[in-house]
Amino acid sequence: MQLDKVVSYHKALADTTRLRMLVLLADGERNGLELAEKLGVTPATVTHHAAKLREASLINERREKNTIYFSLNHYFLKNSAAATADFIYRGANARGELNAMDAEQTKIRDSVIRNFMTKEGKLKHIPSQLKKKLIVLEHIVSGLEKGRTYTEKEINEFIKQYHDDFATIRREFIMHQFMFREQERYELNPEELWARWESLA
Amino acid sequence: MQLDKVVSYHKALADTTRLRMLVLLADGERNGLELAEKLGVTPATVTHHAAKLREASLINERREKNTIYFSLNHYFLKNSAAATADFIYRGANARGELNAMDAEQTKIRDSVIRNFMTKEGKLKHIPSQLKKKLIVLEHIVSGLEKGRTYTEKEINEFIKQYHDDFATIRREFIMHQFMFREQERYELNPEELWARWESLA
DNA sequence: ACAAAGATTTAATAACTATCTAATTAGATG
DNA sequence: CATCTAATTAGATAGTTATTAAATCTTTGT
Repeated sequence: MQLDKVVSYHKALADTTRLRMLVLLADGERNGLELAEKLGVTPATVTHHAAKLREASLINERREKNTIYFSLNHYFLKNSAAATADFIYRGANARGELNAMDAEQTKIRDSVIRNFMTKEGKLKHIPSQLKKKLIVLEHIVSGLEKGRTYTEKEINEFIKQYHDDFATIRREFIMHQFMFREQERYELNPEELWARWESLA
Repeated sequence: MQLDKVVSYHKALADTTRLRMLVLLADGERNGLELAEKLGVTPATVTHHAAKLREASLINERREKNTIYFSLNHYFLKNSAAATADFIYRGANARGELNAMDAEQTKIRDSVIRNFMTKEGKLKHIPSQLKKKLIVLEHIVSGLEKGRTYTEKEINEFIKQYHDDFATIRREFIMHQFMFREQERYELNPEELWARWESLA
């Protein structure tokens, strides 16, 4: 994780209105007008804050007709915090150690792929350990085109190349921020948003 | 933890210069001029940032002659993060659940004291589990007077009422923010700074 | 296809914050 | 006490951010 990411994560949480917003969302999804009313601010203010929270990947959005529903991104909420301490303490180490870590991660990654994928490139089964699951999901999702939108049917077909349980995997793609859905179409998220095992303890 | 605390914690970390400052301190303690030089800012700027970090209890300060040495407060750095998630998720719950938790905590606290203290009020031994250690330390430190300063000798004598290893316990008092040392004298910190097991996972 | 209603976004402004220079305080030392 | 060193305060400025009023975009009824 680089400096800017850490800063924008903390900036996102460094505001009373935004924190109250997250508390409200902990109850379940809400749209902009509802939030504005409960928070005692104008809808425009909610848009502004939503943008900040989105940049830090702390919320998800779902469009239905002309209203946008916000919800918590539990994954980032839990994991970004630990990343800060990592950043501060690891920052003190020499470059060499970081590179050694990168090498180590590549090794782990390769071994996970080798273990969970057949020679023909099929997924044997979905790993249950989060770390391994993320590696496999990233591997699969890399087969999709950046910037292009897909119908649900297309996505299902694509996933079936790897595994029959396309519903589960499609859901995991969304949950871990590899893709997002908008107006019934699916699209890859920018890579910086992808949930990566490197950021886990 | 209340809203303001959470906000000021994140505000403290929501700035590039302050984060770089913490990274430098991860290497060991530094005074203001050193920090200014390494960061490429004026001493005045360092003072400004130190104030923000101090408010969030992320650093400690020690005066020697006329120079002030800053160091990391490892405890808060590690534990404040988890508190944020707690705040967001717990905030959504009803009051009742919080009170139930308070009751539960009191029960645990009493049982720990009963287990580690003799009938005569001596400490059998220092708990190794952080949670339990904090409970015991808070129990002991409560015997000191707020606002009064103590010499090291006085502190040692006081601790010996409970346990022979006064050196270790004195160090723990500082480490967990129950007390601070200034010009060879010891004094209680305000209670809000005390490291408390309730804030642990 | 058009107007009204509903929901969100843009543009302007007011409040805040990081940074610097200059002046001041506090402690140590000859 | 004069001087040196380190840190803080005050005042000024530039850049950033929270908030709102007005404009834009979406859906729906006619």
